[in-house]
Amino acid sequence: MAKILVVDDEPDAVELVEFNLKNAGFEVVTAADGAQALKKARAALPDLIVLDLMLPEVDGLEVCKLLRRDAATAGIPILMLTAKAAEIDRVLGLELGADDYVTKPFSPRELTLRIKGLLRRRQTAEVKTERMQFGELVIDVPAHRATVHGKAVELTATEFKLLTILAQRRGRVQSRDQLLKDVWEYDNVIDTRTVDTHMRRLREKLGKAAKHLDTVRGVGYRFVAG
Amino acid sequence: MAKILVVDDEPDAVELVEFNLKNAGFEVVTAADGAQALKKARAALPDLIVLDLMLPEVDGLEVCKLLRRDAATAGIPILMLTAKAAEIDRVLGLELGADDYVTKPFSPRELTLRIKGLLRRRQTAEVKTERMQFGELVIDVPAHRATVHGKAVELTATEFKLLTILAQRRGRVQSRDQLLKDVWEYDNVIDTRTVDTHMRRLREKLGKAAKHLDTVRGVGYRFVAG
DNA sequence: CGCGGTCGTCACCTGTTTGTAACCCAGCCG
DNA sequence: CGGCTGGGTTACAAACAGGTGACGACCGCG
Repeated sequence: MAKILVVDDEPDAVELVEFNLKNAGFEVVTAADGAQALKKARAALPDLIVLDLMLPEVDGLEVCKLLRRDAATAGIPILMLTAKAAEIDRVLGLELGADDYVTKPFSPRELTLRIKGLLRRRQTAEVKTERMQFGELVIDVPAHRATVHGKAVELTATEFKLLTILAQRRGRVQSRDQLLKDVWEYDNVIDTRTVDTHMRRLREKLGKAAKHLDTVRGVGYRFVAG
Repeated sequence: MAKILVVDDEPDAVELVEFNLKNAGFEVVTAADGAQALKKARAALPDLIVLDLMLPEVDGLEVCKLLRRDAATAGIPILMLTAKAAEIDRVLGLELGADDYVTKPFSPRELTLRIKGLLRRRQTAEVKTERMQFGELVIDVPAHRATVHGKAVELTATEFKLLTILAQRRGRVQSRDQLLKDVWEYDNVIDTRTVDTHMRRLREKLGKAAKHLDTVRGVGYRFVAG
């Protein structure tokens, strides 16, 4: 199930949200201030972040901006919590890259629904693609074939799976652990350079199209569409 | 190109969808309410219907049901538009026969992708499979006969079935498990080299025409038309 | 019962794939 | 500037997957 980072400075609020989300089957990570939020977001790479607008020291808007600026977290959807009903804050939040917002006080049910909606939007957007095209690079999943400029690229089964998963989650960084879990179906992983080696082989075979494969230092890899 | 019927009571929404679909190369017919939708669906026999869930008088679900009941329109794929994410469950749960859904607000790109996906699925599903020709190779299913350059190739029942299924799903890789299920009608399979052996025999008998049979290492086999 | 044909399974072999280790370089820190 | 961390690069042995040849079981038939 999805992992969600909840950021709020009031312990009561955190507890309420956490309780409800866990009840709804989500895995929950929490943070009490901006600095912690950034750190945990980077470390845990959650599927979604619930972010209170009013935070001590670094406020929610700032956190939002920073999350968006960091390559590792730029793609994670953010749901803003705000106590003020003022339109301005909402607009600002959305402009800064928040994907949705809920005003306090909120019903737990509504929050859960919003979160599910955000996750579903993302999921259906990524999973339903059988054939993906990014400029010169085409990935045809059912045919199990990748082409660059119309010319077939001979990929091994593992390379193809790695490329497909990265492309399906384009824009979001995938940690090595995540990739080992999803591509290799390893459960408990220690440390390995396996992913790196395969990325290299993939890049080699893709040639110029390897520009879609970004390394995010200290975190993992990311597929960029542009 | 495909003809699409767009049903929505809001002129703005219709216009937006119409514009984008025409841009994508589709022919577009529109209807503003349920009664009109039924009439136009019967008259124009579109390849796909985009149907808003919220319609005045007869609502989308009702239209959906009626379209399914009428033999003339029963087979047309329907893509539901819904404003509320919460209603998705209702649409799918009631099994009214909608084939896919998109929640408002949607990105035009997403809608177009979904439509293309539905049309492709349908197309591959209803490919005429009675007689197939790929260059020198002809597969005549009712006659249970395959010829290369007009000369009959003596295939056994299993070989013929294997060839037919691969050819019907040309372009898509079929795993060994899949083939065992569909050709051999095995339910639970452990490990077997049966498929490999039969592929070998098939290739032997087909001679030069065996070039259509691709091995995808680590995955399965694929029939290529070209 | 013997025969020819079909079919599933094995064992063997070969080229490919893959995980890992070792080494090296680049960016980041003080 | 110099050490350190993390990833790129190279190399290699082991594992693997699929092609191939062979064999025995089975079945229908004369």
